Amino acid sequence: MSGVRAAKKEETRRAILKAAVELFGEKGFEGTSIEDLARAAGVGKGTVYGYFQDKNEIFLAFCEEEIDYAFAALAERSDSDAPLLEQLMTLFMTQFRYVTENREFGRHLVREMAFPRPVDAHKSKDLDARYLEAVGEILDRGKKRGELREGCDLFLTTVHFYSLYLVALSGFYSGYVDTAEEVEVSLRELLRQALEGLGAQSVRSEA
Amino acid sequence: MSGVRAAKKEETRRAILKAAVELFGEKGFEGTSIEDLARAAGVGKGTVYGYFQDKNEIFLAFCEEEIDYAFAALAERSDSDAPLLEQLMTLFMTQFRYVTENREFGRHLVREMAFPRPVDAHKSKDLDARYLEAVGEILDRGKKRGELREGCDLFLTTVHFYSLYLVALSGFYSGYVDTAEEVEVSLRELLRQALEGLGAQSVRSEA
DNA sequence: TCCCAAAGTCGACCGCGGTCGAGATTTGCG
DNA sequence: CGCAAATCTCGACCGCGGTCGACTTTGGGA
Repeated sequence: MSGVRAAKKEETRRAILKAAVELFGEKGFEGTSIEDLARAAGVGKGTVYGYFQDKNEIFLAFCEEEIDYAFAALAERSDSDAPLLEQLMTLFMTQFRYVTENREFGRHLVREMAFPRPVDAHKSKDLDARYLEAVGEILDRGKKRGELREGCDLFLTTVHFYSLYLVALSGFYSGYVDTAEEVEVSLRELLRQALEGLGAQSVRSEA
Repeated sequence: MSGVRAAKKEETRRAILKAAVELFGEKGFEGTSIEDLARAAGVGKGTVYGYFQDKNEIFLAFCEEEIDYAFAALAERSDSDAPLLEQLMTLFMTQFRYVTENREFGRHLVREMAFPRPVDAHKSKDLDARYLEAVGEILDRGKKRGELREGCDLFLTTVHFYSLYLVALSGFYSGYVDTAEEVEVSLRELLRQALEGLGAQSVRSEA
């Protein structure tokens, strides 16, 4: 039976992840040691590394599970008939509130997602993709309703809006804005800028 | 003479920083240990912590020195009469090429600048400020020449363009774009989007 | 000049993330 | 079933960043 070993492997993996959910939530990422996780999962320290390449990979796996909740919360609040800008704000602010619920957790996540180490690039790209996809869907609907310019590269447009979310997070972590409310005000203005354009009127008529 | 001690302190600080410039450049940030720095600077390991709070602070001090070169290189290439978009491209691409010259160095820097730990927030804000200032100056000139909309909040506009630079770096580190040339193409398009606006024409005329 | 409090120096030490090879366990085959 | 090869488990071990308290140096007032 080759299934015995495989089942056990999966079981152990889940045990480690469960320990991660508990301990990361309780003591934070940096406050939780690999040995803590191993002990809680009932395995030896070295065994952990048979399931995850490094601590970051555990974190990202943890995030993938957690982020589901954020998207679930989003599904409740989102209104696919609302104006484009409002839909984006709902998406971004829901994610913002969730991600910054624990400051350290959010910082680590956004660092990994925006500027991953090569080792973690694949995992973090998966997470990135979920965000970009969510933005892309909103833009798709917006485009069909004529809220977006014709002829805009949809991917780059997606990236554009996503970048404004990133910089909002950056402002939060750099101390330019302290509360979710302030972030909301700034982010809305940034999105408005993106939609209306920053160049003088003459520039547009040339296009 | 209280100056003797102060002079020695400054001398030691410089020695550590000099060691950092050499060793970080040679073996990278993570490849250089505090003990390496201490030995190269001719002091004990513990002494280093009398001059810098942690390894990151050494890194940021190192960056402040290094970034001067990047801005110096920029001064040569920049043309304050060129179109706004070209000036921004020159700024961003000069910085991009410099910062990503060593991949790990650039990743660490941009992580610290965009999403700093509270301990390093002040230092990283100094660096941020230099970038924002540089962008702000370009926008100032652009605004005076009528290349920018009237009534735009200048700071938020600065942040907007800066965010597109950040996301370009993010794309590079996430593996969406591999070379400086590809980054240049994408970034230029993003800037163009920002200037012309992403919303449909009707949105603009309402404004 | 002497003396002692204050400031500075140092490396042993701690807990961490990650490695490694010895030993235990499972698997597939005759 | 027997047994060897393949796989998995584990904690001692390494080097790291950072701390700490014992030790040395400095400087100004009596």
